[in-house]
Amino acid sequence: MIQKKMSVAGRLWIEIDGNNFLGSGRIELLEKIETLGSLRKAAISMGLSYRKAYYAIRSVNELAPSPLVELKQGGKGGGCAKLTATGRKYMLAYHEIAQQFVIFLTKHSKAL
Amino acid sequence: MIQKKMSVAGRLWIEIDGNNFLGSGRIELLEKIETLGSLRKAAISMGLSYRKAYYAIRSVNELAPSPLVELKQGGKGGGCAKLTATGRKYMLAYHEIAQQFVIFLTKHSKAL
DNA sequence: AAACGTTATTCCCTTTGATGAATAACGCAG
DNA sequence: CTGCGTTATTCATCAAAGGGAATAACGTTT
Repeated sequence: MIQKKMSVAGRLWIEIDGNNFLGSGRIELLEKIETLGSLRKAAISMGLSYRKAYYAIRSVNELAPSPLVELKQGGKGGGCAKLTATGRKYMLAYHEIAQQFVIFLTKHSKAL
Repeated sequence: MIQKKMSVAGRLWIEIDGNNFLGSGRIELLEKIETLGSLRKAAISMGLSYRKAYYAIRSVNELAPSPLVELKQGGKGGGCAKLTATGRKYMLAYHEIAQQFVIFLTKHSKAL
């Protein structure tokens, strides 16, 4: 095979005041939190260390005008993590853009 | 200022067989090479170490079906670096896509 | 043959990021 | 009031990336 496979690739994220706010990894984390109801379980399910996941969520919550994830410690089950309405809103917004981005990349890959 | 400035940002590159081939940094390096005619000067002008620049060009040349940069050692001036026709071709192709990407990002930033 | 400035390559050190372990804090259930 | 599983935080360690320095190789020019 002489002809090599060439394609256009990229990464996409949302910034707030120039700081990284939401990329694909953090979005996936939000999804897992919604499904599992626990930050620890969400992290493990992604092969992520709890600490990294925790700092990610902390950063997200601090950057945003209002928190995307509500964390509770203690209580039934030891604690829990839940998406807020804001969190679901940004998740949808990101998905929308990401979908357009895939189309963009595919289109320009074919034109190479 | 309560309202924070939110925007969509991203990075774009061309892959060959899944390997990083050309991103914005390498493209800038190609431009400097065309302008300066020297890999060392190009690297320095970007605040890049010569070694990193050299490995980048080496990787680019090895991945591509034919070299993008022609390096010559010895001779008048000690040596030189020149873009090939293939190099100019890919530089233009990348610029085209990058320009569309800027439009894409701007459009979706406004929609946030 | 000597000089010159670049390409080509190796070595070591620093720095940065990531990781795992360990532990405290918390609040409901029983 | 004890147990439980989670959130919250600190610490030491390890791997990977990056940079500077040093040096060889090269071929034209003088």
